[in-house]
Amino acid sequence: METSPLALEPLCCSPILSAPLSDDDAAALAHVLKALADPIRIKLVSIIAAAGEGCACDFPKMLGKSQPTISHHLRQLVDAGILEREQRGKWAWYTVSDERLAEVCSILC
Amino acid sequence: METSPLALEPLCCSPILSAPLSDDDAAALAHVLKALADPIRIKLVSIIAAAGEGCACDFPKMLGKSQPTISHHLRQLVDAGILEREQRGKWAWYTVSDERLAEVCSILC
DNA sequence: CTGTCATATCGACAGATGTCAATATGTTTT
DNA sequence: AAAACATATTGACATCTGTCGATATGACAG
Repeated sequence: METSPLALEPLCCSPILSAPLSDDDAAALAHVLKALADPIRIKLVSIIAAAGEGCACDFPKMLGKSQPTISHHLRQLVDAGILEREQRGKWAWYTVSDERLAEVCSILC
Repeated sequence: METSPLALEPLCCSPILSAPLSDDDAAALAHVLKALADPIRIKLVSIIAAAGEGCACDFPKMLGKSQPTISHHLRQLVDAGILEREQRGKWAWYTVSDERLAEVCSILC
């Protein structure tokens, strides 16, 4: 599945609480939430957010998972627009998209 | 799995953005997010939230899913603390836990 | 350009998940 | 108590998902 659009402009307060979501919005929101809904991925996000950024090279050791597994999780988070990837030399660095998280919040609350 | 504890007192602003989550918090948060991370379940939540409450009897027709499937999804949402269930005669009525949604938001943003 | 290192992709597998038909449970009505 | 109806549970199945070893890709150093 490709990056979900969820083209929601800055919203204040709860589409979810005020009107039923369309099929498309429901699918898009489910896609983003699914990317977050895993212990390893949530920890990745919180580690990267807390540090401001994070290098892929550190995560396998930090989380006790293999390099391919970490790469797989990072990809899902990037695909969902939650992380952004930047290549620096041979290392991959990741940052959290605060906008994306805020977008999710704006839909839920 | 049973109802996740996520014993987070009213928080303002982003445990996730300020410090790595513990394993337990990550698991608890993943559990709640996983319950939300499905198109059918997101639609259930938004339908119930928009109307204030909702009767299980209406959902199979509204969502084009069988009664057991709807019942299965409702159970997951209740287990995650996102919906609350009330028996009225032979009908089951559901409401959204605004506190639970706010709790999720408070962790993400 | 060859070797080395970091990351991504592939292939395979076990376990989880969404779905429905069939059945059970529970509530109300007759 | 029996019938009728709403909901939950069970069992079965196909699909999706997390995981890792093996391998491919890409970037730098020599």
